[in-house]
Amino acid sequence: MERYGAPARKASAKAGGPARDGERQRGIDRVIALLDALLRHGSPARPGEIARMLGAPRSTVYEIVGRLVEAELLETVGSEGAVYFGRAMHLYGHAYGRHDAAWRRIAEALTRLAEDAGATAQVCTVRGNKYIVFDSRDGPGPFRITSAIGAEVPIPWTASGRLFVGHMDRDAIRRFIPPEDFLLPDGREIPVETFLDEVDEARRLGYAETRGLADRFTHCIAAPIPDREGIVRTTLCLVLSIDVPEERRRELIAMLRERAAPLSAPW
Amino acid sequence: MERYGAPARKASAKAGGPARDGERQRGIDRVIALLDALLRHGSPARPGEIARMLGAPRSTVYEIVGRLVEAELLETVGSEGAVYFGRAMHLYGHAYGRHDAAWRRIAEALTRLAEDAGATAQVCTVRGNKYIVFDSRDGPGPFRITSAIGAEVPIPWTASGRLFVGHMDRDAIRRFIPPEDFLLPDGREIPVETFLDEVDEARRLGYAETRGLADRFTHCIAAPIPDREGIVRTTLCLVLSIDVPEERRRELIAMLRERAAPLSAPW
DNA sequence: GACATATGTCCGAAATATCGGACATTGACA
DNA sequence: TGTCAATGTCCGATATTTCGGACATATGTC
Repeated sequence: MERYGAPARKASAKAGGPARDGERQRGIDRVIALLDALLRHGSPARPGEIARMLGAPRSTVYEIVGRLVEAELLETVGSEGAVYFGRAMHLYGHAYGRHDAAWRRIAEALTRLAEDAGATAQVCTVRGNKYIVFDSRDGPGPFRITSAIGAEVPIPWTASGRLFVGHMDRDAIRRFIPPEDFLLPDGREIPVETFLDEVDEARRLGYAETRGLADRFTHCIAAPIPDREGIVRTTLCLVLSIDVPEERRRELIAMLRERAAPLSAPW
Repeated sequence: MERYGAPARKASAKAGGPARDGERQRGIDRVIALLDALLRHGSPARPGEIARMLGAPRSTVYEIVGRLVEAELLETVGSEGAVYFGRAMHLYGHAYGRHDAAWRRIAEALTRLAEDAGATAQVCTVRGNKYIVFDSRDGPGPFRITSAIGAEVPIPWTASGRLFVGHMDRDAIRRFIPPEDFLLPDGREIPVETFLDEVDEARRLGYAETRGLADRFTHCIAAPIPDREGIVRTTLCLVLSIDVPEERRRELIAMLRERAAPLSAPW
């Protein structure tokens, strides 16, 4: 039995795709796109700016923003008319956290992992064709490597990314990841074939590692949390300083895999 | 200059009021009402149930729910078609937490307060004419008095409630709080005049206290965090076991007021 | 001072989303 | 087995909402 009628809107086939402009769009879709754009933007924006981001008419954006502010899904920030997420989002976010059973188990494991490993631990996930940090617990010590929760990062820049595409064949992966995402922030380029080999290796080993990739000072390790169908959409990660000795790293990899394994069990 | 055109929708004058049914409503308004209803409900609900809660046509609700699930603002829970808040809400909630400067200071103070007081500390706020816990840090020890974040509670049941209405005169308060809210969960009734006197006292003292009110075993103390206009919409609270000795309570009241005071400073 | 580029507001027209109602299923209960 | 109340889906009509464009102001640059 198929669930719900969401009648396959013509705009963007996959979630997150930019709305085609020039066409009249429904209010709900505008709201969804607006929230998404604000998250990508990562900081408050004014209605005019939002309109540009969405490719939407300003008049419409003003109308919708006003309504969302009234409902506290957004709130105005500063005196310049900029808006960002509002109080209601805090409550809805908490409600999600309390009731998603799978997520609750993962969140608990995350806290324990950060403590026991003495390092920053993160839960990562895919959104569209990008990687995002879904939640994070800072480790102790001076290495406070905090990537912003929700910020999108190209898949090839990350250890988790090597796990996310493990269920696709090489061609599918090539089609899935935009070519520009193989360009690292410092200008280096990851050869696509190298990346594909690393994906294979990660699948074989059951975990992934990257050294000094997205930035030069971190060593990341990631373990998969496959869903019911065996597809990896979520990972548990540790962000280590690059000078953590080999032996300690091996211990941590073992710990990470141990903690990740039971999280995928029944559901 | 007035901000934004939100043209004073005829439906509910104040936030949270139940939408008048029988009239065609805009999708955005349905979404807002739906999220609000889900939060009140406090657990997953099926589309039919939601339609009943909203007084909305089932066909509309199915359509909207489908779209929201697709956007991950909602997610299906279990195999019966029930839905609740989804992953995106977690991200939006986090984004709110990072960027609302006032809230960030309060959240930090909250964490420290819970640690230093060795008790459950909460930030409370008003939503419509009800009290809600906005965030909470559990104290150590066995007394894990966790009221659900976001759940609405009648104002007279709470210490914070006595601060929230401090800016209104007695008549306004009588009009603001629905009569049934003076009935406690165990059947006792708070005389309205008694409550009004306690509001006066709380305003005079600069804090509020309740003993064994909403439940028989807790002593709550609340300190105001007034906004720019001096209106108290937010409070910092401690939830104590009712047998905490008098002297310790006085210390904690002093601590609570000390921590709350600087949070209202500039904005 | 003139120019370019913002913001916030308002309006009428036209495309369309919401709605009511109908349908086939399913499950509970007696 | 028959009754009753659900669920999930589909459809056409019409009351609405989105949209484009225009306006008055504000800000910054040359």
